[in-house]
This record gives sequence, structure tokens and C-alpha cells, in this order.
Amino acid sequence: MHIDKDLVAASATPLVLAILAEGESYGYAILKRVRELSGGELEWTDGMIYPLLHRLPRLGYVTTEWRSPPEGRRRRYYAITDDGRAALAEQQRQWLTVTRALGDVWPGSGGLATAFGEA
Amino acid sequence: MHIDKDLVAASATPLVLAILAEGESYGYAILKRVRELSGGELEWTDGMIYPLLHRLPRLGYVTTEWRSPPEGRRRRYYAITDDGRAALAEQQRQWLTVTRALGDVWPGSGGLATAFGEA
DNA sequence: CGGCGATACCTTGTGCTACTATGCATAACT
DNA sequence: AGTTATGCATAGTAGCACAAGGTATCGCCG
Repeated sequence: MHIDKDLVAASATPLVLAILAEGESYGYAILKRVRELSGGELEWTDGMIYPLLHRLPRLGYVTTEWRSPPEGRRRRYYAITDDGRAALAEQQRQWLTVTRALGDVWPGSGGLATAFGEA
Repeated sequence: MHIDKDLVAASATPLVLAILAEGESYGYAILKRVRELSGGELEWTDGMIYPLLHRLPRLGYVTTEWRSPPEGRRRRYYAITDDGRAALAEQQRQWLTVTRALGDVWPGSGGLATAFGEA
């Protein structure tokens, strides 16, 4: 199965910000974390994630720097900022709003919105 | 406040299909129903909904016909098909998948996915 | 040492599509 | 008679996703 394009687009930024909120990370690792979180159903390619990662510093949501560890390849690490955390919280609220609206009309789902943040 | 473009795009089709699953309807009424459901936070314009409504019959998700009631303007009514209900169920599953992935990393949300369909 | 798969990052070109703006038309209210 | 609400539709552009291709290092296996 594969997830609808629009749904992938809508979840991309919040997912990455949420992963970075767990701790700083880098492109390749984020990619694998996303696969792991979705049980393999969200399959981004690296070509898809880098443009997103380049946008985040411009928006002020993350800081970034190269790291050259004693062993292994050099990596570009990203760390979330306060603005990034605020943006994450805002996106969280928007998802709640939309999810609540969907839950109200969804057939056979007794108000899924309760699960989001107000349980 | 206004909802992020990508999130609006991702929710548009499932929302309309869910509304039509409640009973047949037409463009203008669907527009108002969406505003009502979201408490005014999702503000589609009519220019945004009609291209979507035109796509649905092509996908086989709805049937459509003009109605000219004894009083009032003529309207184009849409009714969901079995294929449409199947598509709605599929989208529901995709939302659950993505919501579960988000819930797993979401800060301060103890697994929002439980709310969706598996409570 | 030779080769290959995994790790790691980046860019470009194009094809699709969403949204703004605009237009048309009728009904209802004042 | 004028204005607002109802109701449907499209065109043009501006923006973006995505596949494909490019660079480079590391570790393993024979």
C-alpha cells in the first residue's frame, strides 16, 4: 500500500520537526526513522527529504551544522529551535482541528478527535 | 487562524466523501457544511471545491445530476457510490496510519492513534 | 586489492495541480 | 431597483513534488 501524495505532504514537516524535537539528527537517519515510525508505509526517498531539510533553517525552525566524527562519513546535523517548537505546536493544533472535523463526519468512528490532545 | 495549505489539500477529498456518505448534496451546501464542521477554521472558497467535485465522478466515487426544484436555483447534486465508500474507507485507513506515526513522536501526546478506530 | 552495497548528501528539469481571480446567472430581501 | 446570497464554472500562473542522476566514503567479502 502507499499513502496518498497530499497526506504525505501534509505530514512531512510536522513529522520531521517532531523527530528533531526528540533530539538532533541528520537526513539519512531521519529518513529511516520515518520508515520505522510508519511501519514502512511512508516511503520517502532522499531526494524528497533534502529540499524539506533545506527549507527549515530558512524558516528559522532549526539550526544546522556539519559534523565530521573521528570515524565515518561527515553528516549535516539539524537541531530544532524555539521557533521550531512553536511551529510544531501550531501544526499540532491544526491537525487536531482537521482531525476533529473529520471525526465528526467519519462513518463508524465515535469522535476520533478526543484521542488527539484532550483525552 | 488558517489551516496550512497541505493539510487542507490532504483533508479535502476525505471530507467531501464523508459528507456525501451522510446523504447526497451539492457544492454550495458542502462548502457550508465544511465551515460548520471545522468551526469556521477551514475556509474553502467555491473556486476550490468545484474542481474537486468535478474530479470525483471521473474517479467513479460519485454520480451526479442536475436538479431543478419547483422553487429556487437549479443545483448539481452528488451521490456517493460503492467505489466512493471504498475509497473513503481506504483514506480513513491512511489517515490512521499517518496519525499513528505522528502520535508516536508527538511531544506530550500519549499515542493519539488509539482514538481513531481502535479504541 | 577489487568490487559492491550501504551510508550520506545534493541538484535539476518537468510535469502536474492548487488557488486566485473572474465571470455568469437567478432568487430573495429591502 | 439595488444589493446580497445562492449556485456553478474556468483559465492562467505560480509553485512544488518527484524521479533520475551525480558525488563521495566506508566496510565487508572474496
